[in-house]
Amino acid sequence: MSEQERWQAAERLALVLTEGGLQRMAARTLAVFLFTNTETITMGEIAEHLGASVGSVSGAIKALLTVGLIERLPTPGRREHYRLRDDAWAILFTGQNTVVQAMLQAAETGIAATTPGGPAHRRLGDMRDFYTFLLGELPALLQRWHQQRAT
Amino acid sequence: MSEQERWQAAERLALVLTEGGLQRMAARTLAVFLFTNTETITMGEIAEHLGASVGSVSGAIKALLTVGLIERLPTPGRREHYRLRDDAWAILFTGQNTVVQAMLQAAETGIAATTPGGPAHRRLGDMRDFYTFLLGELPALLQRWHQQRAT
DNA sequence: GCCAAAGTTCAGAAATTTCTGAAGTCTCCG
DNA sequence: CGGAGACTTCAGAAATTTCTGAACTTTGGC
Repeated sequence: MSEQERWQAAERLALVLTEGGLQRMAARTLAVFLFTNTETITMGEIAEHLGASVGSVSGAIKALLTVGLIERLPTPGRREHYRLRDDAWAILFTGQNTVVQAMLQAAETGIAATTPGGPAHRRLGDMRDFYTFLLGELPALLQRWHQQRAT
Repeated sequence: MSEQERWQAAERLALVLTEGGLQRMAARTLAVFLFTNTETITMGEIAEHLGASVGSVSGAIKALLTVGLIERLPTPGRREHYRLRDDAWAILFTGQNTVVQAMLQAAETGIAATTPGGPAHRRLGDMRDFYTFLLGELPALLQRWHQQRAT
């Protein structure tokens, strides 16, 4: 349980997050939020920790704020403090919703641009059916999560 | 419903797929599979259609085969024929499973590398809980899809 | 108000990903 | 077998993404 091990684990997590679609710096920053043993953290601390420029960390923080994974705290002292939001993981997953919607939209555009009865039309119909189903299920799934969590 | 419109819609879909994590060429290739008005298609046709080299199409096909989105058909004539798999969308979604597993694994590694009672340990515990929940729900969700589809 | 610390932005450098073209391999037909 | 067409692979070019460093802006204390 050495320091070294801990930050190795953090970097490994960052890698997984990157594959999951986050930008590299945002992923590494998020990992710092997870693994740092204080309640809140400042930008300078993150930059020092990652050995990165404050510029890139600023960008990463902005991205994470936009997605809603972290929040800026009512600033106590001089510098801004940030922390991971409680429901960060649910939020990250919810982001999938917009991807699903985009897929559904794309399928419908395709259906409209395709002659009925042809193979393309049928395939796009299948696609629409699946994403319509998914779009219906995801909210219920998150609701089940919140329910379970409340206990 | 002109040809032009149709392929515009295809390229737009490719863009969405790219944002969803597919490589650019694989995404464009998949779009061709969706929008082409024949049951099967050959590599040369795809390359010509996309105005891309057969080399890149070969790579894209390989990737799509690996993920399981398309299949090589028992070759009728000389060239290989491919087609989109019936359950392509479910397969694409199932791929999320491995991402979820990787996240869960990363969380558990982090928990092991972190001192119990500290904020980091707690945060990683939350993360593990969420992804454990998700990993439990996804199979059931897909099962519901297959059930609904059977009707 | 003025200063200093903290944060933001952005142009260009660096790193990474992606694509092509050409050489190599495989397969099937004659 | 030999040849031709189809496919694969891979080194290097092209395009894109990502990061840095420095100039600029904002904020809060004095």
